[in-house]
Amino acid sequence: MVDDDVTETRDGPLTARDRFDRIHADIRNRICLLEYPPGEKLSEVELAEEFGISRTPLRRVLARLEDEGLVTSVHGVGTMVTDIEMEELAQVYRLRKELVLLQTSLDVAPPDAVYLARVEALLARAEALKTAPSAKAFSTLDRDMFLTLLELTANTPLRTMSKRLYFRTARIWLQQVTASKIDLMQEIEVYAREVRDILEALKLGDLDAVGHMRRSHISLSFARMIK
Amino acid sequence: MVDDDVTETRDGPLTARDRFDRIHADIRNRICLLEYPPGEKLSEVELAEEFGISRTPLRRVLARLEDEGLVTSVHGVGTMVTDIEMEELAQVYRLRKELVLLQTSLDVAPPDAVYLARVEALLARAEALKTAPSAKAFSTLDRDMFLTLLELTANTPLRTMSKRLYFRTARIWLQQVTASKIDLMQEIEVYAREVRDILEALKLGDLDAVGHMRRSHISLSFARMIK
DNA sequence: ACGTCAGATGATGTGCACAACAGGCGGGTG
DNA sequence: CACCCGCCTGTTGTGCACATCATCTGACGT
Repeated sequence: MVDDDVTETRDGPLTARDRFDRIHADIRNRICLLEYPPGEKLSEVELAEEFGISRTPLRRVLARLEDEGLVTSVHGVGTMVTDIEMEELAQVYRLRKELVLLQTSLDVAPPDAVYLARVEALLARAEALKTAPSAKAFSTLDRDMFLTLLELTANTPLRTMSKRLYFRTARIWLQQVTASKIDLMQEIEVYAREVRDILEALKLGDLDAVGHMRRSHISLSFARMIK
Repeated sequence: MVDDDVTETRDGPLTARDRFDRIHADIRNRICLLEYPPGEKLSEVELAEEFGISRTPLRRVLARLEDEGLVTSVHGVGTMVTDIEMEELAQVYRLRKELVLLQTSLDVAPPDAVYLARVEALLARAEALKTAPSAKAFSTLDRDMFLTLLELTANTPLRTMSKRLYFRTARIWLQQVTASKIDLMQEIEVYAREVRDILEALKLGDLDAVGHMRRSHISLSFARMIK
């Protein structure tokens, strides 16, 4: 599991910002893993009780999720998990196709042995999925893979924006799988092959190849999804 | 003046979201125009009084500004306008250089006569600056030019991210000018020439040329800034 | 039977008082 | 004189009560 952008447990007591980031990532993961499917109504009081805080700080989390396009709040109605229009989904994918090239060409930090070992571990998880297929485990793996590859660039703004775009549409693929519109086993096969190819290119230091492989994978993945 | 992302005055009464966007854009402009220079302490109570609201909704605005990297809030200390590290500034510019190419190649909407007339008006403002140089007016013109050219792409996520990046660093250039590290007249001359070239390319329908001209302008502008 | 409207209900948005925290000031002490 | 500790002040963070809004319900009138 990749630590994401949540600050790890530090020595001192948890500050307000730590709680905020933790709860934000938590709810975001629930949305991306479809525990809160599109249209689900999120109750501020219930979530506040669950996290042991008041509505005030929780509303700040929901406000950020709204900025990120994951929920929408309507006065007097409620806070609902957003659905994604077909056109916007296509726009996000077209943009992500371009950004992955930048992730391996802009301010790149060459991978070291430790990094390669981490990617090998991810490959092992991909291989393991073949014998024990699980849509959620696949989704989690894809997220970790994405965050790991994002470390290749040292460009902070590029990292931030790529993350936002990724989490904006990550749940759609999972939704299509659960609706049986995508063959899970086939996707896992393709994915494992892609991870293997990426690892190979990383070992050779050919980051440009990594970018173009990811680009084509995103393109094909999108094509299979809307099929 | 370009309307920006603030919803215009609609028929009904102002909703909460309208107030929020209005105040957000207002404070953001003050920061970008250096009315609140880096390091300035923003008082929540004072701002709340000025806008005639309570601290609660104002804090939501400040939270968003903090997400966008324009301010930082520290518990018990205050909310200060951020300064920009040299390294981060360079990262933003490197990324923006790539994004401007996408703005004229991804989901582009060909400009019509009305659009061309608006760019002509912008060119007129640039020419007018030659006889009445003003750093703030120049800064405002650059913002309007940026937002106008951003309309060339219909890709909403690309628009959103480009905006965030632009407003993240827009004040730095103005800061360098007021510190007399940049020659204002020379910048205005260069800028007017660039707008003229862009307008020419737009009339010819050569959007690719527009992108590359903007890219080189950003590159040169950054080089002059850090000189 | 059907349309209408007042009231109930539950949600988000707002205002306000207090808690938590950091920094500055000043007196006490070795 | 230097250092330390406690108080004071100003700021952000939190909890809570209320305002505002949209939706549903059901009684009423036609």
